[in-house]
Amino acid sequence: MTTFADLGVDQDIVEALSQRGIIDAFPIQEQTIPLGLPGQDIIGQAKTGTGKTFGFGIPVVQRLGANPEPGVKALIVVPTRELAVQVYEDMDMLTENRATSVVAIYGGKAYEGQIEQLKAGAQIVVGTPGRLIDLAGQRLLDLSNATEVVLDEADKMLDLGFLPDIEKIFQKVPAVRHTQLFSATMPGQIVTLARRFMSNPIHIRATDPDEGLTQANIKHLVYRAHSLDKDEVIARILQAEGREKTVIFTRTKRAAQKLVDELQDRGFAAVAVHGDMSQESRERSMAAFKAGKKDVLIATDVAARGIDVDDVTHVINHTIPDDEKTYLHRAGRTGRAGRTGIAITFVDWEDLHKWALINRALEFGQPEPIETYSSSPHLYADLQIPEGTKGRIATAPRADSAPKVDGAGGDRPRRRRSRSRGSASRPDAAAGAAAPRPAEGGGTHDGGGSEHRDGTSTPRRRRRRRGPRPDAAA
DNA sequence: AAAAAAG
Repeated sequence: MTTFADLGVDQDIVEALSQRGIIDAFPIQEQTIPLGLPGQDIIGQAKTGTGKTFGFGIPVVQRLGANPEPGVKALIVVPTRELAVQVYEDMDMLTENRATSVVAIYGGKAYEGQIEQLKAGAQIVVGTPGRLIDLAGQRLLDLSNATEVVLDEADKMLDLGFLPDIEKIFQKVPAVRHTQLFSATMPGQIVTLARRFMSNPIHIRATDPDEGLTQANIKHLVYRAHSLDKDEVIARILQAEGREKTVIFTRTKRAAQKLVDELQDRGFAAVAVHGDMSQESRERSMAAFKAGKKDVLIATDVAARGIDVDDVTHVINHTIPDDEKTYLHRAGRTGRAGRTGIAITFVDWEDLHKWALINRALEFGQPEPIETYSSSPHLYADLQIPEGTKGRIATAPRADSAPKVDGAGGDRPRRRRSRSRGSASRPDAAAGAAAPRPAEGGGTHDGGGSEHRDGTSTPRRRRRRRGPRPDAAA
């Protein structure tokens, strides 16, 4: 096991990390840090939740020196505001024992604080394209000395929607610079395009080529949603034992809002994040979810990438994502840092072709792992039992550590104060739903242990969880 | 087509 100290990381950074129990480097970090430190341009690719942020962040901090002059020397560009906040926090942590300061520059927020921090001499900027260009245009942000440049979620940043902004930004930074691009997904044509902004980049893939594209510790379940009351089924899944936090993705902002209202009415501690909300509300939702004050987050694809929340045990695709990349990123909100997780996808009738495409791209194996459900509540209750393979399980080809969520139960009432908003609210609906409880549970949390050699997952075989948290860097 | 990203 390689430690950060072994990789040549400065002592003060090692201390900031170790204070949080972070000692050993993940594979992507092990591979990119020794290259990034001397200034090698890198395209870094590693699966979701395997530590890419430190992979580029540590070299950025260290290369600025322990006592950098005031003024922007490093720029990290990300696709969403929430990710800007998160990466800002990571960078802030890495620099806590040195004079370097970090600022987050993104929209939906007052200019003043951001401008102040820039004027105070912040050296590292983490931001989203719009506000960065805005401030740069006003000469309030000087990028002419930003010799460290990172595109996080790089394939997204180089995608059509963002590319013009990214080109503008690259025009503002020095031609001679250190450039790092990171993402879990890096289509070949994006890699080709990326080379335009880099010099002799090395493409690092911290992935075993025949390991499959999906994370081995995420289990994938797919259900045909045709004639299914999705809200009802989701409500039941949310009562599964062993569930900690859940992220539910919808295709549209409106659908997200509708679902969060519905789930709140049913008594769940749910919050939403989508682009129709004020930035303040978005951040409030994220903070409550991260802190565990709320355990259900309903989101559009704004939260599909990068967002790192501990203890997300379930991801639910209320509507199927558009493509396999989005599928991978959404599912990757669970199963982070070696933990296990479950990704459940509902496929609407009109989206069957999308599923077929995703299924093929991700090499899930079973061609059409979809089964129709009747409206029997009992079947709904079984839905969250992975080993039941009720709805066929699509597993990555070599995924041999099929995780399981324990407990089949569907009857655990929410112990939430149901805030009756509006007289029509049904505060007890969740508890009332009390599905017949198919089996014992015995669930503690933290999906750990019990590896499971497979392809289809054995029905039967109810195991209790326990066992050590899978070694993070495994 | 939707979502994101400036206001």
